[in-house]
Amino acid sequence: MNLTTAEENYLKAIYHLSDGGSKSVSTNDIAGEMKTKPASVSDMLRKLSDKEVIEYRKYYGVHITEEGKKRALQTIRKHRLWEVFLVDKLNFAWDEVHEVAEELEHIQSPLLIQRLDAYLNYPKFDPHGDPIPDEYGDVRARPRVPLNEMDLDQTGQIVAVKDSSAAFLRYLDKVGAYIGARIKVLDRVEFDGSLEILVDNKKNIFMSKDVAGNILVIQS
Amino acid sequence: MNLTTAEENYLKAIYHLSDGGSKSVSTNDIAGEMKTKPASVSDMLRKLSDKEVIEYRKYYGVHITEEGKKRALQTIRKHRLWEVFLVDKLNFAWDEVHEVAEELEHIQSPLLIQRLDAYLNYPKFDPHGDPIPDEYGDVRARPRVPLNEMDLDQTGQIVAVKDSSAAFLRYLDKVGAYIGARIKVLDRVEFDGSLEILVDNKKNIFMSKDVAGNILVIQS
DNA sequence: AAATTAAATTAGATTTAGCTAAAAATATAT
DNA sequence: ATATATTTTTAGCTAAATCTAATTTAATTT
Repeated sequence: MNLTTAEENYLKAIYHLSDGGSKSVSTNDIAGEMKTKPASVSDMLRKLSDKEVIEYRKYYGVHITEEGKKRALQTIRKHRLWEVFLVDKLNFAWDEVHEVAEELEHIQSPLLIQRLDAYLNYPKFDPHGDPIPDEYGDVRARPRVPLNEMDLDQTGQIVAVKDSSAAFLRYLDKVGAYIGARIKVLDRVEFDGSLEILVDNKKNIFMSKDVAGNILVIQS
Repeated sequence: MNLTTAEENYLKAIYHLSDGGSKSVSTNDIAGEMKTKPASVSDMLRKLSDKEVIEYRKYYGVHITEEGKKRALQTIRKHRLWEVFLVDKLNFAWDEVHEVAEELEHIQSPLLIQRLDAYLNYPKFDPHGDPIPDEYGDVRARPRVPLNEMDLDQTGQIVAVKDSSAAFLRYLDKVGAYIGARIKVLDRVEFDGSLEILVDNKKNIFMSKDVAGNILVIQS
């Protein structure tokens, strides 16, 4: 059974909102994510349910099925491979690629994706640091390293913190080192191990080795 | 005014059927080309006429407007650039690319096409030897050279013959050197200037310098 | 437990792109 | 010039994907 472009987009949204299929997702949340109205979502859920990519109990939200997960991961794979292409080959900035990849991901040609993958040298992560599922939908989660263990000039993305006390989070927020921020290690002071970090390609911040040790990063 | 994917495809068909806008085109011919029914074509012609990309007098066929020509050429440009990408970068065979390019040509991103063009080194012809219009829709027709003037290992496509006598055409037909055939110069005998030619990547043929001089080729 | 609020669904329209069948206009042939 | 054939258009229907407005179901509050 084939999915239309709209169905593919809904399925991807459901996959993301459900954290890869673990949670159940509400109609309203999907409407928010898809920038559409709940009424439209209800219609679409019936269709997706007919095609057996979700399990749908009216008024009780949806669960993605194994088949649905596989389909969603294929779409995500295509999206992320195209993002790598746009950044690595066509010199797009990493924050310019999403919209175009959103269109490219719906091109139907398994051969194209296979060849593109090879051409890009089988990348495992997209320009945002998100993992690229393989042909079979397997995803290898990227190892997380404490920020203070990164090499000089290494780039990465903040994905989590070890110490989640309010004080620490408040500090991070203040300096702009939010979860999801793109960072680069600009300098390391040998004396105390403190770091100079570039955040989102625009803001330089300094932090102690201690602080950096509590920030988890995926490298890219 | 933006065109939908379907409208873009109809406009391209009209452009081709009208020989680049010089002839008027009938509803039936469009239906044939688009593999759809004349009734559907009538509907679409009304839409294209509303958007002022064609001039439409009921029962008397259509003419493409200047604006329509520009739009069609942009779509053709995108199609052919993607074909070059697929062949040059992803190692598709030149006869495998059409369907995929048919989808890729509808991706909406001027920046993407600009970057792709640069990445491919501003190609002037697609893998079938057809010219790629520039950003402004200008097309430079490819120069035709007699086959005997081609260099060793050069590839190209047969586009015309100088001598169109029945005997000559019968000979060409017999050896498989039809108009449109892809050829490659494999060897040249210094003694008499005769050539060994690979046709459509599968058949080796030999021909005298005289014969080759009567075959016009575009190089690729 | 009843009333209120929030969330989700249904009913009924709209738009796009297709279809079939019938009607109308144009072209051709006797 | 009338009849026939061909081409084209219109009318009316379907399916996908949206919308608004109304209704129904579930959750929350008092």
